[in-house]
Amino acid sequence: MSVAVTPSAKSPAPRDTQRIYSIAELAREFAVTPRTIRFYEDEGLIKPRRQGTQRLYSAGDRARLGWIRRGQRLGFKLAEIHELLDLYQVDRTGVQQLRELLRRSRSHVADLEAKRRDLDAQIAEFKEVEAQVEAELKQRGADPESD
Amino acid sequence: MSVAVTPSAKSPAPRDTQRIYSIAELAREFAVTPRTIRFYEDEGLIKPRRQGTQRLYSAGDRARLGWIRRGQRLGFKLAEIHELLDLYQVDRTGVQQLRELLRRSRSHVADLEAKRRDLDAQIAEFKEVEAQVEAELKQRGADPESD
DNA sequence: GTTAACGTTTACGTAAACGTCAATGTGGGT
DNA sequence: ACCCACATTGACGTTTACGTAAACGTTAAC
Repeated sequence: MSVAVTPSAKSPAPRDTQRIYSIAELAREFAVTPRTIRFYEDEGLIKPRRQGTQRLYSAGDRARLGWIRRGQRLGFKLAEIHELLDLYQVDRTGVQQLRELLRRSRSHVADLEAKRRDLDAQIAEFKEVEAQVEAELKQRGADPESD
Repeated sequence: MSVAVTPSAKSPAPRDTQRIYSIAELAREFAVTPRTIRFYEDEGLIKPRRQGTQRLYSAGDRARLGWIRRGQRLGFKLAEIHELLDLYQVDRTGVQQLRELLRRSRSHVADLEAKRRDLDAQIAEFKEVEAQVEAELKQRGADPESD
């Protein structure tokens, strides 16, 4: 099978595959500090190349960083994100390992779908609030769209 | 207008509206410890009645607790949840206040919808993993559904 | 040649959200 | 009268995810 080993939502322009990034550059792009990126490395989430003492980030590293950040936005702990990222790396040769991967993936998807139910419920509630407030403003002859 | 002041996703059986709950009872129901519930109170998120020194929780308190927990599952900080809960309580008499409420509500909904995009993207990725692993197992003549 | 902008490691500090005692009170059953 | 389950208020400890400062090296600009 041999699938992409590095996660990527939408391949980030195939010709930038060779680019390398400095820590400050990635920090800016993902709105974090260099400290944060080094911290992720301490936790084993990314392993950039080194040129002497300096870190050099590949397109793959960049993708992992994006993935980590998205995981965080979804409320996962770094340890959980670590495990999830590992799912892309695990040995897929044995049938038992494939089954285990399938099991974990399904379990995670179930988590995510539960989260989506929570999310949709909150969205519905606040849309309801909006509708009521808009109606009330209209009824008072005020334009809901002006500040 | 005068809408329900207490949030509730699906009114929790209208005749249990009078029930009162002990801290341990709510702790069990929401899978937290009493300590956690007291902590929420310290943070001003719930204000149960007291019978002497003991806390008595109403159906409204229970609903708030559920709301808090859902907010946490969605990755919001308690301080944010506090603000959001306040949106149900704020004075809706003035037009300016209605506008402000509308603004905040829309902003929050935008947050939630961004989160849903992240969520859907991750779900899609893992479903893709599942599909690939299932295909690989089938091709090897193994049943993906057996353990 | 020094200032500036970037990089490094080491180490201590911090905010959030509780956990974990300890000491104490209270109400019900036997 | 005694035990047990449950309640209370402090107060200190813990985990996670970094922030912040110190002390230092490297490259480029002026």
